[in-house]
Amino acid sequence: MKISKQAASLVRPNQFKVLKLDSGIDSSPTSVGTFCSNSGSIRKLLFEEITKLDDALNMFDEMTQRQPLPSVVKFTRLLQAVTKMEHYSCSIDLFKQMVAIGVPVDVYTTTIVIKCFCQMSCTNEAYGFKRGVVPNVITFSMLLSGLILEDRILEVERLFKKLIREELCEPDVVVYNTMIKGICKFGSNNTYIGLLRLMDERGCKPNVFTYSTIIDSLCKDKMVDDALKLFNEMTLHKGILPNVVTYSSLIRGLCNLGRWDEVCKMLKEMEEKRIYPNAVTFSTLLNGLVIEDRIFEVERLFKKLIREEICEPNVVMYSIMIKGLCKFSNNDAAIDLLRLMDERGCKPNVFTYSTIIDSLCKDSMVDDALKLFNEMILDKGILPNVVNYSSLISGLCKLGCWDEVSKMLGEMEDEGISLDVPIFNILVDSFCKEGIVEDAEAVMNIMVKRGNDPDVVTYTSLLYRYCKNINITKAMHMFDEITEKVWNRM
DNA sequence: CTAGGGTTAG
Repeated sequence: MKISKQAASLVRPNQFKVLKLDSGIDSSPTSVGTFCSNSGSIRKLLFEEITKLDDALNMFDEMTQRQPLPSVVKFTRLLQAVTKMEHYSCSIDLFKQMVAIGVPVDVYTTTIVIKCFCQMSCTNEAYGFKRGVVPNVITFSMLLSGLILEDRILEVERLFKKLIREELCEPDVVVYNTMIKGICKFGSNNTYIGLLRLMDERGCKPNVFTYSTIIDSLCKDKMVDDALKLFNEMTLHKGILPNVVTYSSLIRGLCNLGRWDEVCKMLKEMEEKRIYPNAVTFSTLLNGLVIEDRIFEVERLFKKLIREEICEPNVVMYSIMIKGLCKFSNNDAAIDLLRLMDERGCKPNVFTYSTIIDSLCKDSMVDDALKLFNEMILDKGILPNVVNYSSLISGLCKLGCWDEVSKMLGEMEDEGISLDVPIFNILVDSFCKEGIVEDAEAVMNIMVKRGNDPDVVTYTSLLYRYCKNINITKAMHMFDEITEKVWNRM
């Protein structure tokens, strides 16, 4: 199947001009907010739920006109509301207006704005935003989690050490928990022990969040037995009561390993302790069943949740159900469910769409995938990310639509979506399969240059190709390179 | 009385 030019043109940024509306924004729930016609960037295309955000903005306007001005507390509440709606750049804007009209912003207000910058992966800008207020432990915890979000682990460590060394603030349990989360994200799985010790030395008691964070991380790395050990330490020795989060993490770890007997044991334990499973617990269970291809049980549980009104499915649950349907190549049913969730008032998100888009691409239905991709961006106002593009590019590569692939890559650049290791790997692998080894090697060189270290997937694609080409010299050379790398890590 | 900590996709 050759992708039609028409479908490809649908994703070109200049197509968005079609959507430019008259300046009057109507009352429909999704309207185009701002639109910058000369840049043509998706990021400028802010679709938003006008109703709620508009309410907040109107209230803000009204507040700014009052004489005397309302207290900073009232403004802060509003700022927090907008932030909770995840309109981060909007919050920043409001903050700037507050400063301009002379609202005496304080550490509370500033911390919210710093959070906004951090959430937008602009931690650097957050840094310079202290504006004369003295940052406190909460401000620093926000900065730390911002750095963690951006994978800047070295700076996380540096800042944390600085806090203690220069006595900028005494880390509290939340800061330690944040640090543990960061260390678990990058370090080997035992590095958390050092932080637990430090907490102990400095007289900060770990709480249920501390243990849940570690347990969660261990479960993610399939080290469920270690997690269970820690669970015992927490409950039996430290006397910390587990909560639904702790149990959900353990259940997830056990589900992923197919240890269903123990899952049932956990559920029974929860019942005894009157800790009620919530939406996260149920989505964990559904996901576990989907992983094991137990599609009928998935359906049964899902229907039971709705019928007995145990839990109204949320976007994560629907997304998991859709994943289940896609796994069985039932793309049509998946799309039906996508429509149904929307009707039931549950908005699909980028995960939901990317599941179906990926499945369509894997089934070589890239045209349909592109249609959905456009629906996601244009109708739903959801910003695409690197995962969406990787599915589409992978599908296009498989079909040999190289022009469309480069078009997509250009589009990503326009949108400021940077390539990551998995998408580089798709390109390397595709070039290898196509027999254009030079291009594959060129991509790998770019990876190295950009600091996206080639991984086992990258090397496997190339090694396989070298062997197939009977290019033993190159294969051996690469093998040496890998060996050296492994030694350096140890 | 206003700021910080768990689930889903390549």
